[in-house]
Amino acid sequence: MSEDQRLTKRSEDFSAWYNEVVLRAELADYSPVRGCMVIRPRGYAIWELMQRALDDMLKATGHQNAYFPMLIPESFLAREAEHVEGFAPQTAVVTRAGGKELEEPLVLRPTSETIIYAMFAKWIQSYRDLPLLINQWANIVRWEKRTRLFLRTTEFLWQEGHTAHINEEEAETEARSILALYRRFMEEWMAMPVITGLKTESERFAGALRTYGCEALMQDNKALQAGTSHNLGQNFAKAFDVDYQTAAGQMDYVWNTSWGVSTRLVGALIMTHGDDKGLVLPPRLAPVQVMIVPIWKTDADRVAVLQVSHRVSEVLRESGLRVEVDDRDGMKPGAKYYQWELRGVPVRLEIGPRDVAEGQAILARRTGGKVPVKMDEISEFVNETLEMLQRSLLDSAKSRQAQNSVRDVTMDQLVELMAGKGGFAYGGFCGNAACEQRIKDETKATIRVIPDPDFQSERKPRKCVACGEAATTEAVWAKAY
RNA sequence: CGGGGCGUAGCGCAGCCCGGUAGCGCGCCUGCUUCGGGAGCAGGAGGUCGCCGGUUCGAGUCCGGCCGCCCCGACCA
Repeated sequence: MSEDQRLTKRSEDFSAWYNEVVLRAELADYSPVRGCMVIRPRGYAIWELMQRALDDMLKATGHQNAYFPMLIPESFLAREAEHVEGFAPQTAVVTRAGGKELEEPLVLRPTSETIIYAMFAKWIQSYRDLPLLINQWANIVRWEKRTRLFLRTTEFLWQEGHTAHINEEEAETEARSILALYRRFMEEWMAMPVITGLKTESERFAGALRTYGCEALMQDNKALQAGTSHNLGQNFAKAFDVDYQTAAGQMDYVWNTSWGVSTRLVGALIMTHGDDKGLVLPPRLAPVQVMIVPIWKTDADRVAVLQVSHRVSEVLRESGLRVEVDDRDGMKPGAKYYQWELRGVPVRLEIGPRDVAEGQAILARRTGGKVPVKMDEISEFVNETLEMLQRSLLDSAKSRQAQNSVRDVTMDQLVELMAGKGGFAYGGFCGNAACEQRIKDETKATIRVIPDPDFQSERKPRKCVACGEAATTEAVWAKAY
């Protein structure tokens, strides 16, 4: 019976494990429409916590929220040549509405650059209107061929920031500082280390001058692009006539950036911290941080234990924590333990008659270990434990990433690595697209980023992994989601 | 879009080869006993066997077609 209830082990079949965690922890479910997903309350609560944290960070850096419509005239996409080429195959188009054919088809936004810059063109007249820093929380539709819960679905939720600046330097600073902001969010909130850097030409966003990315290494040693930030240059400004009068009285086009993270981050969280018992949530993003499980035999025990449990819950809530009491009848404590472990709750407090008598509770950490805690120290102790868990999740994810990163690889090593265990492979790159393609063909690995200084190897690789000519830069390869 | 797998109760599956009253485990409902790591007993509810057609006295089972989902590859946040 308990055999049935066990998850597939990560080592047996990582994909099966991932799907089981998502479904059984009730984060999401499949929808009647192929490729779409329903985000269930337990999953949506995680996204809401992510949203709140990111929204605060973006507002603190001067960005304002707005909302632009989901339906975009098809002709808008076409105005920026590279952009339309990149997105046309993925768009869903409304051709019929109100009982008749539309004069112009409407695209369900695959991203909002076109509609937003069309509006920017109306709103920006003078250099005094710049910079314009806009963010929106929205849904997006991209007709993906192969979908996976949270990681790639036909419709998903995200935030997309769109900014307009007076010159290239300002736009570049914006794109880079958002990348840094994402990194900070991923490390401090998700406890997920990433490497940041520049995307190569082949992975650049359609219509951008430069694309930057945050890449995280999942437990199956595949990389997941967790966030992107683009310096769009003046491409969209020119396509949509976003011009303004400079201080000197000349007309000039603005410089734009756009950047986003999506509900994919929920998938990243699962694949970064989850274990064979299920979901493991970092405390700062756990919808329930502490689950109190009362234990009783007799009715008298039951009354006393529940009373203490609710009082502890109140005390912890007053200290700012998200706490619940699992007072369900007819389910044994052990069964509750397994269930909340599957659902990723960081800390569990077990309170039984013996604990009530001794003025204590048993604290169980999701990552392992039980310890008795005196009632009069419980608030402080639980808070400290949660902070410790948050730190230790980041630490162990960091060391896993470090252990699965190889520096200064040769072509042979790269081939062997990607055929075997995978991971991040750092090596020299000549900058030639042909070399990038050849490596992709031979290893199925792609360049995830040209790493930022924080992530570069101490000894710079001298030669290109593929051709052996002088390297112009270091690159990080991995098989990617 | 190619390769593989699977569609039978909410979930996981058996039954199909060899046609003859649709089953098992978990879950669910009721009651009693339980409760410190996935409870026990008793009773009960729940199915157009993915869809359409064919063969047959009779199809979950045989034949033909279609659809859907999952996994692996080519394309992507």
